[in-house]
Amino acid sequence: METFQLLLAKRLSDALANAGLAETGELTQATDPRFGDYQTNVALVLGKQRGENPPALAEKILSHLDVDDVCELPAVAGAGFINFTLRPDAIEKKTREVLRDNRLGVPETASSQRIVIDFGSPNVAKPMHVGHIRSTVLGDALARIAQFLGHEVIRDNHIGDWGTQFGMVIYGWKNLLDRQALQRNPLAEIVRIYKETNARAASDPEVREACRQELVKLQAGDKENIDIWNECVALSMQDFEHVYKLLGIHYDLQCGESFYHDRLPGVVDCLLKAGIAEISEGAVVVFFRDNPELADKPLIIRKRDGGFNYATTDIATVDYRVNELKADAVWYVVGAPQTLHFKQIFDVARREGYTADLRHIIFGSVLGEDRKLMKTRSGENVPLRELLEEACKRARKIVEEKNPNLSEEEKTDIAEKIGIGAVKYADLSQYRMTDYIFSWEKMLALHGNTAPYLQNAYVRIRSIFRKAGESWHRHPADEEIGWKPMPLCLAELPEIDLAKRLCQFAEFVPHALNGFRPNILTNYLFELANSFHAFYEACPVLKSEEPRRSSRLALCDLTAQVLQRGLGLLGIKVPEKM
RNA sequence: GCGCCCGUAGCUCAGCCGGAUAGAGCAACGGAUUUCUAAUCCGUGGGUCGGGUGUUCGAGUCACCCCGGGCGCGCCA
Repeated sequence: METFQLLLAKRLSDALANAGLAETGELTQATDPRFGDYQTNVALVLGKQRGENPPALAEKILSHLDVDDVCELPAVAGAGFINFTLRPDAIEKKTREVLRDNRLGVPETASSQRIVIDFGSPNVAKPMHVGHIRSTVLGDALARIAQFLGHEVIRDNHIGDWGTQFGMVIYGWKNLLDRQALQRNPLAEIVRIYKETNARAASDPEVREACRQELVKLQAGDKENIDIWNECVALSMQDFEHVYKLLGIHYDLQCGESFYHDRLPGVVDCLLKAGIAEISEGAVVVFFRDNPELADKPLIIRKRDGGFNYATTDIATVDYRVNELKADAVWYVVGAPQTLHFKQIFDVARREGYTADLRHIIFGSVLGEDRKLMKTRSGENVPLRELLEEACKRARKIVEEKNPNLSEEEKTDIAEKIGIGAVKYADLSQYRMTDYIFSWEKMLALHGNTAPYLQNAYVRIRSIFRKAGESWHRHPADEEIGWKPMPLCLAELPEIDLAKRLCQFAEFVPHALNGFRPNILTNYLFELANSFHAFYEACPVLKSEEPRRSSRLALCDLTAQVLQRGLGLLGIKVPEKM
C-alpha cells in the first residue's frame, strides 16, 4: 500500500519530468495545518538552481501536476511552496484500505537486512540498575520496529561476564561469603563481598595481589574458580531474567564476554599479522595515524602483562557477528560515554575489510530530579527491579482510586501494564541523545504525552465495543468469513482529522527507524490520541444514526488497532480497562 | 590540552535532509459533565531558540568563535 506522501511524491516527480525540470527538493508533511497536509519546496530549490522566480516555477509545475483524485486544487503560497490538501473522499478511501490491511498500511522494506542489535548488556555480579534501562528499552523498541518493517533481527545480550572484577568476587567468595545470606538474597550477598573486597584491596596490597592471582587462576581454567564463576553467572542471570520478564523482553542470543574469551589471542595475532596492530611499550596497540580524529588516541588490545581488555573482546565480537552470524548491520545501543571506543572499534573493523553497517546508537544518561546521575539516597545505583516494582505499585494505587470495582487480578494486570508502560514510554518519548530526568509524577500523569494517556484512549474505545456488544467484533480473519468493512462516511472535521492521522501511521514507522528515534513514533501516537479524544468528545458513536454509527465504529476500531500496534512496537502493552 | 554531547516558555521537552508567523505537556488562569471511562475536552496568557559573526531567497537547524553544563581521551569495562 502506498502512503499519501509517496503517492504525491510520485505525481510530483512525473510533473517535473513533463515540465522538463530536474527532480529535486522534497515533499513532506505540512509544517502547519494552515498549509494543508503536504508541502513541497521544489520550486524554491529549482528557482535557486536556475536563477528563476520560484512562484512562477511553482505555477509551471502545477500546470503539469495531476493530483485531482487525492487533493483539492494545490496552491502556491509563501515564497514558492506548493501546498496540498487531501480530499475527504481520498482520505475515506485510504482509510478503508488501511482498515482492511493487517499491517495497517505499513509497507515492508524493499531491502531487508540481517541486523544484530546489541542492547542491555548488564554486568554479572551486580544487579541491573537504572543505568541499564535506556539501552534495554530503546534496543528492544528498535528491534521490534525493525522486525515489523521486515528486517531479520538478532537480539544479542552482550553480558559483562568476564571482567577483572571477578578476581575480587572470587577472593570475596572464598574469604567473606555468608552462605545463609547468599540463599536469602544471592545478588545482594555477591555485591556485599565484592564491595568489601574492593575496600580491603584499596588499602591492602596483599589483598590486591591475591585478587589478581584469583583472576589469573580463573583465566587459566582453574576448576574451583570456574565453578564459583559459573555460580555467580547463574545467580545473576536469575535476577536479569526476572527483570526481563517484567519488561517483556527476550533475547535471541546471550553471547557475553566470556563467549569470546578463547578467540582473543587469535584476534590479536591476526591484527598483528595484518599490520593493523603493532607492539608499543610492551603492549599490543592499534594506531589510527590516517584518521585525524583518532590520531592521538591509540587502542590497546593486549596489555603489557599479556591480558586482554574489552577492546579485544569487542573486536572479536565484530568478527563473530559479521563472519558467523552473517550480519549486514550491527547496532550497538550503548551510552554516549563510549563514543570514542566505538569509533576505534569500527575503524579497526574497516581496516579488517568489513563492510557491514556498524552503528553506535548513542543515548544520554538517566538523571535524578537533582539533575545528577540517578542514585538512591545513600548514593547507590537504583536497582532496576525495585524501580519497576515501584512503578507497578504506584500505578496500582491510581487504578484503585479511579476504578475500585475491578477484581484483584484485573488490578494487578492493569497496574503492571500501566506501570511498566509508563517507565518505557517516558524514556522512549524523549529524543534519545538528551539526558533524561526521571520523574514518577511525570511518567504516570494521565494528561500529556504519557503512556497512561495513550492507554486511556485505547481503553475508551474498548469500552465502546463492550457496550456495542458482539454485533461489532473484528478479528483479523473476519474478512475470510465474509466480514465486510462498513463504508466510511466522514463528514465532521474531527472524523476527517482522525482518519487522516490513521492513514499516516505508515509514514511515521519507517521514519522512526531511520533516525533510530522511537520518539518520532511516540509523538505520532500522542497526536493520534489527541485526535481521537477530540473526535470522542465531538462525535457520539453508539448513539448516532446509521450509517454514521458503523462508520464511527470503524474509525474507533482502527484507532484501537493503531494504538495497540504502535505501542506494541515500543514494547508497551494496552489494558482493556483501567 | 584534544575531542564528543547538550543549552528552545517558570518547569520537562518536541522541532526530520535548512523552509512559511518556533510547537506540546506540566504549572497558572477561564470554561465544558443528566452523554460511549472527566483517567477527558475547549480556550487564554507566557519566547533575545545561551551570546556573537558568517553562509543564502530563507538559520532553532549549517560553519567559525565565545560563554555555561555534562562526558571521554595508553594498559578498568
